Amino acid sequence: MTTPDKPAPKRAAGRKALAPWRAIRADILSRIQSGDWGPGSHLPKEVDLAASYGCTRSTVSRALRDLAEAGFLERRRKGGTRIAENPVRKARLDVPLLAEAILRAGHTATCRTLRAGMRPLPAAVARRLGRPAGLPVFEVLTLHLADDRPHFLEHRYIDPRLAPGVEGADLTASGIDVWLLHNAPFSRLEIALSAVPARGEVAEALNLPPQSPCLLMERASWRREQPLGLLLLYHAAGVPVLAHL
Amino acid sequence: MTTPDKPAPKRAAGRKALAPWRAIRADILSRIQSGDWGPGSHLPKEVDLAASYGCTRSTVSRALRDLAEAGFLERRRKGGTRIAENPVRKARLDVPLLAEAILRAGHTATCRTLRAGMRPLPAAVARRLGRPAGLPVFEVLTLHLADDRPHFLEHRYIDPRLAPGVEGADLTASGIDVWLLHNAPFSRLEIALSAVPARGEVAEALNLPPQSPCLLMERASWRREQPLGLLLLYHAAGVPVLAHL
DNA sequence: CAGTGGTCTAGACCACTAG
DNA sequence: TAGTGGTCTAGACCACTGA
Repeated sequence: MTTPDKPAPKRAAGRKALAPWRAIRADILSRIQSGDWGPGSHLPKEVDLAASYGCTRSTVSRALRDLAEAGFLERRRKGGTRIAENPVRKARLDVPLLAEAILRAGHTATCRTLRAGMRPLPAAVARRLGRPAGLPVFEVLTLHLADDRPHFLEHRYIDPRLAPGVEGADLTASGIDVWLLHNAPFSRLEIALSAVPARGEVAEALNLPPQSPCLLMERASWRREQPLGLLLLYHAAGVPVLAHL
Repeated sequence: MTTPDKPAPKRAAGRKALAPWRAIRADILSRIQSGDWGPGSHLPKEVDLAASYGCTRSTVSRALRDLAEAGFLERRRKGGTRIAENPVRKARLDVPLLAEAILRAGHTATCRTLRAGMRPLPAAVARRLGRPAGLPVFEVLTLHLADDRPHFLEHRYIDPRLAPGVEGADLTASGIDVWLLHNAPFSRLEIALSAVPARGEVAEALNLPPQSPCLLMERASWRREQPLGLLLLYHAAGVPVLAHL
């Protein structure tokens, strides 16, 4: 882009020859952040931007789409492109396998199944999943250890009809999450984070004084439009969950 | 796609006429989730997929790129495309303006500035930001209320050199976050979530019993590659942060 | 070094929606 | 209803990387 007719040395010399659409994205982003374009203001339409950058509309479109997905821009068919008023910025939250999260932190990951078996779905969980209470579900309580010290506690309720065979899953080699990944992958995931006091078996398993703060991550998952199960994941206080923009 | 030579009625009749690349994405995803393609296995190369779907490589590419960004696939130039072994699924975490988060929940949003002024950067914050302790920074402590009840406590440290004019910002009309959005937008954001006990002024401001669990969201932001500031956001226990896949 | 994905072009049709 | 973005095609060159 920006080159007239010669073969173009693919980008003078400078850095690492950013791909054109990335360069355009960076340019527009810098204009937004420098204040050239304030929140709510309109950008030129794609065709005009393409002309000014000396490339095709597709290339500009790629850059704008990316910025829109990141939450910086809002686009509408006839309304054009504008700087987002309320930047509901979209941060990315990594959701790794449980053992992997520990390994990444540089620890040895092991886990111990504390309890596993069928039981009627508790009312509180039923409400969260939109399932009738009392439904027979498979429950697993697993303690994950980092370097042999309690790291987090995994408490799952799984609908066996959507995960045929869970009851016989081998939980000695790896966590139930690995089994689920291979045998009953979810298609939708909803995550809620909150802080709760450690109580009863949670406090005991994590070796925390009762009432001490615990980070609770609730993950409700769906499979084929149906509620597959609920995961309650308790982190000892202070273990952070990371996201980035 | 999948149409031979006739003009094509743009997609039989069924639903809402999904765009071709979306249809392809859905098809591949369903094949992954039905177990046709297990974790680690290879997908056909783009050209072959394009042929089998009866469309161009670009269209297939669009679908595969999207799945790769979502964490379902891993792609390499000569290595081809394969089902992700460890699906570090990427969930989206909404990061709205503070007042907006309250409004969305259907409450009236107001805020009260408890403290604002210059002070030396505390050591703990300095470490988190990679800045020398003692650096003069602007500190703001704001209580956000939902229907006049304490909802969350916002504690900010801002480097005034990267946000010229903060010291004189009008904090009566709207929160400091709105001011920052217009005057010193960040370019990078790192979020960490943890559970902490409510202590001192945090407990007092949120009207919580001391030591009760609090959800702490730390947001470190950068501007032009430099640390702009740190936000410590305390939610009363139980207020959830939502993400989705 | 050869194969695969990454990206760009030039052009086209279409869907949504603001005015 | 007209203007804008959303998407597709057909083809091309190039960058990265596995064998």
